[in-house]
Amino acid sequence: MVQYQSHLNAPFTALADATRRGILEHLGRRDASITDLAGTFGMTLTGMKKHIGVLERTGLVTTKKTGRVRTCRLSRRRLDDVAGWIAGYHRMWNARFDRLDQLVEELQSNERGKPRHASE
Amino acid sequence: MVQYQSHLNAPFTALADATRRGILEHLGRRDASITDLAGTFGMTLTGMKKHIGVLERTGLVTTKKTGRVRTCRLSRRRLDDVAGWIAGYHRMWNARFDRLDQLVEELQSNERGKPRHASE
DNA sequence: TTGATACTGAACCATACGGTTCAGTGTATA
DNA sequence: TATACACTGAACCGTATGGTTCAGTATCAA
Repeated sequence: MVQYQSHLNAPFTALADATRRGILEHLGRRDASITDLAGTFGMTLTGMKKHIGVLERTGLVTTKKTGRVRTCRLSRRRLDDVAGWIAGYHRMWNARFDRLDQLVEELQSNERGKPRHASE
Repeated sequence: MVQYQSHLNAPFTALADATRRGILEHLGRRDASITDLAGTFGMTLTGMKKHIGVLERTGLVTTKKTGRVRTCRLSRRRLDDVAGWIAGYHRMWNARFDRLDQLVEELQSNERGKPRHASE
């Protein structure tokens, strides 16, 4: 039985929501308060606070409260591990299908050079 | 109010589960039946069937039933859109922090050339 | 000091997720 | 023909998610 690493669950889960991806893109342009973001994405403060909580726990966003305003900004944490998984998968995928294509080609060229049987 | 694209939700959600990432890596090595996979990942046939369902609906896996055995294999669908989002985010992230670093540097060099005030 | 603003936390809600059991159906094999 | 095998679907279960409302607390501004 195989046990797989789960440290990628949180970042993938954080990115699985369109609103959260939107928040990250928005914060890439400028810092914003919870109220700003809630307005921009058309939801309650409490709802937005939860999204920010997810992004903060995943390390993708940091926040700082000054007075009554909590300012959210993009964190310096990169998505390198996520990008790394995708890249590794891509490599494996290419190797896999290269091998399959090669196999098909070999079978076809064998087929061409072979006399036909009635049973085939 | 901003509406964001949700076509990336499904692939990110599919990848958010460690078992499903494991299945993809496993299928990268060889095709497998539901029974094989259920054994490998220590869960019931029904549980595994559900994971395969998610991966199949997302287009990451295809299956074919011959006799009583359903064989699962990696699909030719690539994760280009997911990789694309990550790459775009990465670019934006770099631009963002390059600008911030530059700003900090400017402020520091201004500070060095300026006489001190008691209030600072 | 009063009122508006910005957030926070608890509680709730509907739905989805990851898993199970159980009762089938269809297929292979002795 | 009987039995085992591989899967399938429905139903269930506990927990998480994405959102809400409501009732605070703290801070700013007149």
